[in-house]
Amino acid sequence: MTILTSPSFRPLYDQIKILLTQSLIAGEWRPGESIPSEIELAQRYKVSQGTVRKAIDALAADNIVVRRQGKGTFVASHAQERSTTRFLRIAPDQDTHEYPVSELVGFERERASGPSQRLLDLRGGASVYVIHRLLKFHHTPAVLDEIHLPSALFKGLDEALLRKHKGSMYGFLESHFGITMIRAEERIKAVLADHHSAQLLKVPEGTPLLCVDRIAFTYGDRPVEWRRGLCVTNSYSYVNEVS
Amino acid sequence: MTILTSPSFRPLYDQIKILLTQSLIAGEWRPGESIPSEIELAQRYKVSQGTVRKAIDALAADNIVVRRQGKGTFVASHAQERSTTRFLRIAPDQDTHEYPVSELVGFERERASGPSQRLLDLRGGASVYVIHRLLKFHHTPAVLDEIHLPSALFKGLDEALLRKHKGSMYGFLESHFGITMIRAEERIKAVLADHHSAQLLKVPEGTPLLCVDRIAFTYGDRPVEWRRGLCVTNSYSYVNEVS
DNA sequence: GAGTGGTCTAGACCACCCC
DNA sequence: GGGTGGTCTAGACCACTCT
Repeated sequence: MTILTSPSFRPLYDQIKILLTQSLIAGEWRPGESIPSEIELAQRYKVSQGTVRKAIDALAADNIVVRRQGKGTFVASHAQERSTTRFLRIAPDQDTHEYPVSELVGFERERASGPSQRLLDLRGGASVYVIHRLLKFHHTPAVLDEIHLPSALFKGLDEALLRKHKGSMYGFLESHFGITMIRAEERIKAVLADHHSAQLLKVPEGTPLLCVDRIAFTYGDRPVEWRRGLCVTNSYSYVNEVS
Repeated sequence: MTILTSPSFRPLYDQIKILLTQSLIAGEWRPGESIPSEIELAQRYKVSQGTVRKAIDALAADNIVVRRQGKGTFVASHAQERSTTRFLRIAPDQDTHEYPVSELVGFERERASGPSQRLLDLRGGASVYVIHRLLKFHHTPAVLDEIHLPSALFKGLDEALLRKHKGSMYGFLESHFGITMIRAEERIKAVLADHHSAQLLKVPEGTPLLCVDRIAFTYGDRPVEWRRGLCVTNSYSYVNEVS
């Protein structure tokens, strides 16, 4: 393995990070499985262990991979990961060690409209699945979700399958369709509850709600989900750390 | 420098990170200044350059310090840092390369009330300065801020001083009072504009607004500011990246 | 004990900045 | 040319996990 020379210098560990990412995209190692040891990878790519280490460190910083001392390095998984809360930034104000439970309230297949077509990078005429979902903390509605998924990527998704599944949506999408969410971009606005959402969320019409728009990405920064969540915030908040 | 032995093992680079942080708290190097080179620090602490490097990497990841190849490592500063936007997550929906401008609309000194006392970790009877401020993009109001600062830490702060200053609040606090904000925790809710805020933000009463509560921390995770911002979100959004 | 990731070292060399 | 951070290497040893 030789290093590119300047201009446009690219460090070795960065090139190896890219190679590892390509292997992940190709499905060489599935979520939850371990990747080869640092020593093996060093031999494979003909670099030192330290260089492989730095590449893996970068993947671990991106939450694409998880290191466990004494055991190995594992492909991050939504399935076994107990952290259902990894992408969920809504939390109860009083910490009631309560797990959120979600309930299916609607499922359709439709042609991608303006925003979903644009945000999911779809060509005209493409179809998307739309999932409507109610998230509850301790039987109290908190978030009304509208989840848009390109049907080309999630072939065979249907209502029965969704109802059967317990646990997090991303865990479900990962295990059934082999698509893992890596990161997401969110834009938040304040809106008023309309008649329909007020009824489902069990709040008066006109209640102020958070409107959280999310685009979620897989390996290689491919957008694969667009989601809009309406959140009641009398006893929940969107929490964030900024630095 | 010897390493602690297990149990409760603490790596050398971590201990050095703590020592460096203590020097920052003590003011050995001020914001904007460079810290000693890696080689110098390695000699001072009697460790290898690689170990110092790892400690500095950790500080850089926390945005406490900024590395500049060929020049040195510098204490992060709000003053010269052009990124006024580092802690501001509100952005216009259409990218109008427009810089936000803030306008002072009120200044008082009062006894710390329930939330400010609790959130700022103050003892009963402590006093706080309260700054009311209007943030505008292109002359249009976007955010109404209410900033609470413990007066013990910001002695001599007054209205004239505030009016005189141009630029970011944190830059001002850093240069005048030697207090640098490192990170912040935010909790966001949706609320309705009351009469007073509606007037200042030039929106109808009852308009849905984001209510962003922020606690900001200096070195050593000391809370030193509590802020509540009310944000109009018809053409702005709170943007966030989650992973 | 064997295998994994984690720490620490010492040294060579490269890219970048400024004089 | 000299100083700074950045990359890469090779090797020793430590902490953790499983068998």
